[in-house]
Amino acid sequence: MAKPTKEERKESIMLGALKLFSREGFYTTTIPDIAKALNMSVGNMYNYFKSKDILAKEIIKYISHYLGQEIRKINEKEIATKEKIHDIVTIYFKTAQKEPEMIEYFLRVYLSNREVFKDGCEGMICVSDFVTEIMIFFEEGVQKGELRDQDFFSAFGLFMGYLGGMVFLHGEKTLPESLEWYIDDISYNIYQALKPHHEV
Amino acid sequence: MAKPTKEERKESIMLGALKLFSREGFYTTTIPDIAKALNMSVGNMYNYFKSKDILAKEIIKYISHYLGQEIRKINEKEIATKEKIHDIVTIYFKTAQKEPEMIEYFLRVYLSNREVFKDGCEGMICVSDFVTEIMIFFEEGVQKGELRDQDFFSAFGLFMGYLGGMVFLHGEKTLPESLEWYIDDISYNIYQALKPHHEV
Amino acid sequence: MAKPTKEERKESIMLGALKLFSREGFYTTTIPDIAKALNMSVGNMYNYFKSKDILAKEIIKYISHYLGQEIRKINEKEIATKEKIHDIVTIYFKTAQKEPEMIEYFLRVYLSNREVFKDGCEGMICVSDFVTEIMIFFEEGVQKGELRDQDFFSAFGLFMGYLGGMVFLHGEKTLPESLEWYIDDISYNIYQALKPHHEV
Amino acid sequence: MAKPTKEERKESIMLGALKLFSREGFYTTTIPDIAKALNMSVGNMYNYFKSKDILAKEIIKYISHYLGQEIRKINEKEIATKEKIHDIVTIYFKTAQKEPEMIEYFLRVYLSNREVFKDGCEGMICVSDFVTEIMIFFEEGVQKGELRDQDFFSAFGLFMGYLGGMVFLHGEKTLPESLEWYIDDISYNIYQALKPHHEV
DNA sequence: GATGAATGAGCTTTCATTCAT
DNA sequence: AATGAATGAAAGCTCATTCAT
Repeated sequence: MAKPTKEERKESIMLGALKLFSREGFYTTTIPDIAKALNMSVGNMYNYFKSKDILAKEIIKYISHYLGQEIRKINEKEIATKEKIHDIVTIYFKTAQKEPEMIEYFLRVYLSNREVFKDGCEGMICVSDFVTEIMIFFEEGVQKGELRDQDFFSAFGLFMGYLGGMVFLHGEKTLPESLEWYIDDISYNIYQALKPHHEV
Repeated sequence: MAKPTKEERKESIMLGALKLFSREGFYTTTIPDIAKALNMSVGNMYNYFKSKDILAKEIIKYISHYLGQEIRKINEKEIATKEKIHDIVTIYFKTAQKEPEMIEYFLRVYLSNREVFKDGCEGMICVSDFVTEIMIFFEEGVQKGELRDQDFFSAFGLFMGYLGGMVFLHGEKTLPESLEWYIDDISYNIYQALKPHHEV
Repeated sequence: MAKPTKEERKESIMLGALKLFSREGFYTTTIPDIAKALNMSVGNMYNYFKSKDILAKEIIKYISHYLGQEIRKINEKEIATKEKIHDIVTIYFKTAQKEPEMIEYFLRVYLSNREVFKDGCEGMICVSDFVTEIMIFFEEGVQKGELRDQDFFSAFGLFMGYLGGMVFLHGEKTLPESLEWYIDDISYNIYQALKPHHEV
Repeated sequence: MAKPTKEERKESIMLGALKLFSREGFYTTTIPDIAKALNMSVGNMYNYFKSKDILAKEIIKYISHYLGQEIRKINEKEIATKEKIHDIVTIYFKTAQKEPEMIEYFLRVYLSNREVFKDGCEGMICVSDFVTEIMIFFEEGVQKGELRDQDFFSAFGLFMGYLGGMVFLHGEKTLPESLEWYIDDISYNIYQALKPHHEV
């Protein structure tokens, strides 16, 4: 087993911290907790990330990059926008079902603890990889005449708010069914809301 | 100036704490912070709320009650469901614009700090006043044939996720326009997603 | 029902506080606890006792007076010293069994919280009523030739330490039998230790 | 100067805390007090003992172990039971005279603050090392025919109550003489109380 | 005498971060 | 790189006591 590089070590720390932050919350997860979960010493953690806040910011960038890649794969497919919506909902829910940490981190850590991400993640720079792909999806859909040409944020808020809301309800164990059960309904609703006028 | 009753004092504490919790976050707001904002001593705070957690739970119930009443007023109006959607979006965004604390608290404190609300807010009991009115809105819309008869959570997630998402973006100062600017677009999108098949 | 005099009110406060102090400990019993148990307000308590410490000192004097009277009754009886020992053990254990508060207070509050009784109870002034009667018991026993003439404290420590130790064990629920079950054994042991040489 | 092991550091904390608890009482001794006496930070204390209560419990076990060892040495001697009584009284009083903290802790902290030791010291498990040796002393004395065969607690209460009572009086500065001055008297009294019938 | 809201010092405990080894 | 003991500021909370009514 080769000795891991510094970059690989950083990634494994991020994944361990991601799990804890998303499950237990940012403030209720301590650095010793993370160190213990990774079988390493507290002091050594600081050789990789200079502070708890910096660790949190690196994690959201990591997630944004990961999810952005997933969306890009869909964007690059030669399928109708309606299908792409279905694919995006599917990938989002499948991720939330199998590895809920990423989506939960996005919702419960990144979106909810402004004070932590204020410095260094101004605007959307820490999630730009992800947002950019969503923008591309919209623009291409409009260009192809398969989506109504509307304000970006009105559409973005619908898409992301809706999916985020469902994952929240799932996390609260409020939903009677699995997330996957809702994929068709929700894809339909989103398409109805975004499609051009007079289309069925 | 008449001496306030104990109940009035509790309410003013909740409003002061609500402001701080929503702006600064639950964990970054301290009891001394709240006490100072209210010009009262730390000890006296505890004569009204036995713990920080209990205070947080009372606040979400208070908000749920307040917003529930607003929705009920709309539910009781003799107007088309399409108009009701517009009214609900309007009241939600106007509230978020004028008194952003309530909505922000809902999103950033209540939804994001599970561990705080776990005991005492099981299921949705702390927000039942609000959720109940939303349920009534859907049921009546379906009954009148003005909404598609679909899974409650698929519809609820759309409505609340969407509105929440927009307020988030607004809070992040990401939106280029005021919240009110989006009311028509968003109401339209929601109605498109929820209306019966073949309707325009 | 006649309005109680100030002195009667003080006594009832002392009895209520005695119960709580002996059961819960001096530091773990709060003034609000006592007030609530007596159905009176915190502020009013301070009209009767100027501080928690003063209340504690008044209580030990009260107990000492009460127990002293019980011993005096025995001292005044026309019976052999051996019988008196039996009577004292009996009254002590019966009191501890029926109203354990007094003895427990003596052991767990008075004897164990020096810092509280330091000022105002120097030497044995707060328990002099009780100690005096025990001294009389010894002196008369020696005078009648029914007890060995030995150092007062050697005898006093035996008597009080022994009885106190048994009540401690009883309070810990360590004793397999009721306190009364031990009366004969213990009276015998004490008499053996204190009786003149060569006596059987 | 070699760096102390973690175990040695724990012991030195226990000894420092023992001194303060026994002199000032459990509730009137604060963690900052202990830390200051040991020249260490408050936070670091908690690296060794997770709470004040746990520290208190470890101390009583430590004392029980120490005193148990002293009694065992006497139990193992080839001398008459009467001599053993004298030795036990001697070791107890010498300990109380030279290092009064241990005995005082036993009496004033352990025995008097039930609520602290309730969880984790049920029955006599935190003092079993000591009590066990006392039991052995009695049993062997009876077996050799040098002690009356009586109820264990009647004998135990005499021994421990008597010695404890004397140390109490000593701690109160009530005794006119040093503890050692009383050794012979008290050993004699105890032997008289425990010896077989008809023996002189 | 009676009330209980108000005070504020002080308690136990936590935890991000540092640093000697 | 790695360790984990050490730091100390700051948190939540308690409670004896006061005082306006």
